[in-house]
Formats: sequence, structure tokens, C-alpha cells
Amino acid sequence: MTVSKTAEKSSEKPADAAKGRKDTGEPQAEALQLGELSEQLGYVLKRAQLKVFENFLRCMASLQLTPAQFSVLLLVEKNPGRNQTEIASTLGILRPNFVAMLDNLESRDLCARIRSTNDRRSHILVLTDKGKAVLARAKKLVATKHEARLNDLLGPANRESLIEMLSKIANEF
Amino acid sequence: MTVSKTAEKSSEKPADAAKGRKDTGEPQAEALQLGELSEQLGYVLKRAQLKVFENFLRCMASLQLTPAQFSVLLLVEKNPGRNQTEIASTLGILRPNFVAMLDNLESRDLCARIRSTNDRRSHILVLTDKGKAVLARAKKLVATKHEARLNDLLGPANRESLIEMLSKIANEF
DNA sequence: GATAATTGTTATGGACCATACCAAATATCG
DNA sequence: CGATATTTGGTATGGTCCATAACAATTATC
Repeated sequence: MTVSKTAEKSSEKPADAAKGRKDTGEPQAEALQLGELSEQLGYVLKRAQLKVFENFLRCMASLQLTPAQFSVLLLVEKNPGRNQTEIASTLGILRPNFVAMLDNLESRDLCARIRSTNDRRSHILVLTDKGKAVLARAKKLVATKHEARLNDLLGPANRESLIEMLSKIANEF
Repeated sequence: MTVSKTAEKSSEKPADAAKGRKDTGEPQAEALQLGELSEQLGYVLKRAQLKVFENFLRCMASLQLTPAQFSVLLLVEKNPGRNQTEIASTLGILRPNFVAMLDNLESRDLCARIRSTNDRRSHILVLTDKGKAVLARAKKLVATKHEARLNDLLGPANRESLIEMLSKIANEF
């Protein structure tokens, strides 16, 4: 049981040992200067992404869904009857790596592979009833506990603006 | 040398086989619906981060610097005389994983470990002359080829706004 | 009907991340 | 002072994610 304990301690937040501590009077070494790093797109982007994923996992702890798994369920629900290759490639997942992922979801009875009658090579993907139910609960958790945090932090207008800019980067950079 | 070839082919861009292709008239299956996925913060954030890192690596191909290595050089330059633990923890890198990274940079004569005279346990980190020169060139490449792209894509005002919002998320989410 | 292409899969290796543990050096405290 | 605890850099190790090669079954192509 070392893993679960590890997840809570998390990896010591960067610049935390240096920045955000109350001065207790000890002769602590001065904090490091981030310098130009705090203006680097990649740096701040990666940092933000880690924080968001971390928060996502906490919010979904009761359902045991990772961001990747959630995205698969969302996509399968929106596009029922597609095969593994289509779902995987749309998410940027390579087919070999998608196999274990589906094995997991299927073993938990969240989705199912069905041999296509048209093309007996391919597996059609469908959400099970349990999968639909879990996804519905997941959506609510994400909306109320996760995405809501963004509104609290940035406000609705900025939130929309942020998503839009990130989409633009993801598609046109 | 399979790695470098791999980096160029990249992993097939998501939603590319479905979205951005000219209609050639073939009876292609219709594109998948992204649905709520395109509004998910984590999804679009991760996607954007991958694109940005990918572009960063291309821009730095001549210098062979990864984003992580670049951040180390930047931080050491800004904070000379700090030891491994301080630099690593500020960047969110665990000490054990920082060792190989420094071995690499040191073997390329970009930075050096110096035994501290005060505390003979710790290694003070310094950029070598070559390290300073390489970093200077790296900064120019990043500014002109990488970060400039963001201005072209979003405009200066939005760029600033984006960085600010991402910083806020990284620090307060 | 022979050959090529596609689908799901296995095996495998690399990159990155996290933990446990160790020796040397230092700090702490009786 | 000396025993004990802490810190630092390091090794070993395992997990997860990502990418490639190769394969059998099936389908498409010519």
C-alpha cells in the first residue's frame, strides 16, 4: 500500500520549498529566482497541465477514472458504433497502447467490444449501461468539482477565452 | 537511431485522420464528433502542451535541448552557486531523477558540479562558458522561432493574458 | 486468385516519474 | 565530546506512458 500514500504526499510542489512559506525566523537560504522561466510558454503550460490533471484525479477518486479514460468514455458515448482504430486515433492514442486501456474499461464493465458484422476484423465500441451511468456521474463531478474551479479562479469570460486560446494552440501551433 | 526518426514522423495528430483532410470524393467514414471533449480543460490543455513541446523540440533541434534541459540551464544561470537539491526541487524534479539529467548536461560541458567548500556534501551548479554560449543561442531561438509563434497566433495582448492565466492555474489550482 | 492493406494484438524498448535505500558529510543534542 | 538524526548526492528499481516492429485474421485490390 505504498502507492496510495504516495499519491497524497504528491511530489513536492515546485518552488514551494522556496516561495510560499511563512518566515519562521530561521536562517533559511533565500528563495530561487524563477527569472525568465515564468514567462516561458512551455514551462507554465506544463505546470498548469500537471495541476489540472492532479485535481481531476482527486475529483474522480470515487469513480477511479483517469483523464484519458474519461475522454474515451466521452468519445464512445458521443460516437457509438465506431471501432478501436477510429476512437484511438481521434484521441491521439496509438492502437497498440489502446488495447490495455480497453481491457481495463471492459474488465470494469464500462464499455464493450463487439465484433462488427460488416468487417469481422474490427471491434465496435459501445458503452455498457454501467458505463453510461458512471459517465453521467463523472460528468457531474467534473462539472461541479473540477471545471467549476476554473470559473472561481478566472471568471466565466476568462475561462471561455482560455479554452479558446488553448484550442487554437492545440490545432494551429 | 530510431529515436530521431520517430520524433519527425511524430504520432499521428489526433482528429487529423478525421477532421482536416480535403474531401477527395472517396466514401470515407464521417468524422468523429469531439463533443464535450473540446470544452474539457484538461483535454485541451494537454493537447496544447504536447503541441508546444513538439514545436519547442523542433526549434531547438540544432542545439539538442529539451524543454526540461532548457529550464535547468535557465535556472542555473539565474541562480548560480545553488546545489542540486535546490535547483531540482524548484523545477519539481526529484533528486534521483536529476542525477542522470545533470550527467548529460555535464558530459556535454554545458554545466558543472563543484563540491561546495562550506558543505562538502553538496554540489554547487554552474554554467560553463560553453553552457552560457549555448543558452544564449537557445534563448534567441526560443524567442524568435518559438514564442514569436504565439504572438502571431494570439497577438501580444492575448499572449500575455494566456501566460498569466496559466500561471494562476499552476499556482492556485 | 495472388498480392496488398487493414484491424486488433503481442512483444519490446525508451522516456519519465516515484520510491526505497545507501554512504558520506553535517547538524543536533544529551 | 560523542551518539544520533538529518541532509546530500547517488544507485537500484518499478510503474506508467509512448512508440515501433511484427503477426494472424480478415478484407480490399488488381
